[in-house]
Amino acid sequence: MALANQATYFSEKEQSFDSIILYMDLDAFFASVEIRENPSLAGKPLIVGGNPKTKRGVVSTCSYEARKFGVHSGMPVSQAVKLCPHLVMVRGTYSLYTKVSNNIMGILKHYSDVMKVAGNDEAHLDLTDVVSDYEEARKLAMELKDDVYASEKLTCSVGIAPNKILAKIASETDKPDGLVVLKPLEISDFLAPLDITAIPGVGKKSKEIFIRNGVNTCGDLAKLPHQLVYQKFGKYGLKTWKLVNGYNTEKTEGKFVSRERKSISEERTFFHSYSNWKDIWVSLDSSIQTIVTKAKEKKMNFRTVTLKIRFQNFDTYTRSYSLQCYANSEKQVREVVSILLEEFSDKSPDNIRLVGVKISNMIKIDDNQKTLTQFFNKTD
DNA sequence: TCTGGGGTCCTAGGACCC
DNA sequence: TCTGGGGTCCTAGGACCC
Repeated sequence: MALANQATYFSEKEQSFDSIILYMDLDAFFASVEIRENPSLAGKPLIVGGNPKTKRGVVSTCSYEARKFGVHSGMPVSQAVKLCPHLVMVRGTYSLYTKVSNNIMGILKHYSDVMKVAGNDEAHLDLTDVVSDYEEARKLAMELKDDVYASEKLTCSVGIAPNKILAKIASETDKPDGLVVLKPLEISDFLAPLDITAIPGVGKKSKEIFIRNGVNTCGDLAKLPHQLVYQKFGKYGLKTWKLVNGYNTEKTEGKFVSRERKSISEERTFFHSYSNWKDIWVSLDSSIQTIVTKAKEKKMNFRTVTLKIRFQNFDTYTRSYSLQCYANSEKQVREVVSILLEEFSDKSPDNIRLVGVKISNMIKIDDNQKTLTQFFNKTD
């Protein structure tokens, strides 16, 4: 199909933008809370996460001063220390972060009933029914930022755009303490100069593939014919292509749909070698108990059990098994894990670095179903 | 550089069915 | 003797996000 036809290739609906979405992201959240609690940390390169004594683990969050040295979240602590020798490390006060996050989300709720919290430092608000235009949205965002700061002495970055993904991208372009408004007609021009990794979902691997094909910026991708994009980069590539060309790639359902949880898991890395399978099982049993308890709390049953095992050389395996009927007991999980673990029984337990268990293929037990189960149990 | 933990989504191959 | 095609489910691995 010729380039000229591309505009008509996708449905009208896909091109239409009829929402105003605000995205808020707390700046370097964990690190900022630590600095607030201990002002002597201000201005220093700070990381939260990892073990300060052993220098093991990874960076959870880092201050902007640390980012100047190339430190970023997910980076091994040992590497961060090499990049920035005078780095200050704190382990993190997670209960405090949760409390602060809850307070802030409570504030945000006043700005729109339609809200979606994504993690403890970010949220989307649907302002479509709250404001009449983007200028009004900007004013509201300024109030919101002031409110957050007045209440918690923390800054945030805000993006306003016609959908969630664009609002997020917009907010990322002005950090910290930024506010960016992106209107529908400005989208392609706004995205064009941005690095392709500005698109959420384009990470290290995808970037390599894009670069190999001459795509460095969003604008480079936008210029390619869409058939070529699909051929080279697949389904997700095409979706990204639509995004950078100003199409609305999000379903306009009006409200944010909250999705059911798909899986519950727990995994543990051993920071010292275990010498026998019994100790491995202590860890597995504890994980099984945790995840089954969570499933029960959420009133969900599950069919698939997955064992994850990682060796010292970082070779990682997953083995899963789907039960014929939905299950909900620790005993059932333990039996499956036991069978799945047999495959590794010839390995030395010293060599195991991590074990984990996941339950998935989940279903909500509604009240109706529950009474049915009770009925059958009684007649048994 | 020596790599945490909890998630989601995608891909690809194989089994099985009609 | 050389073997369709579509659909669905299961499993393993991997990219990515916060």
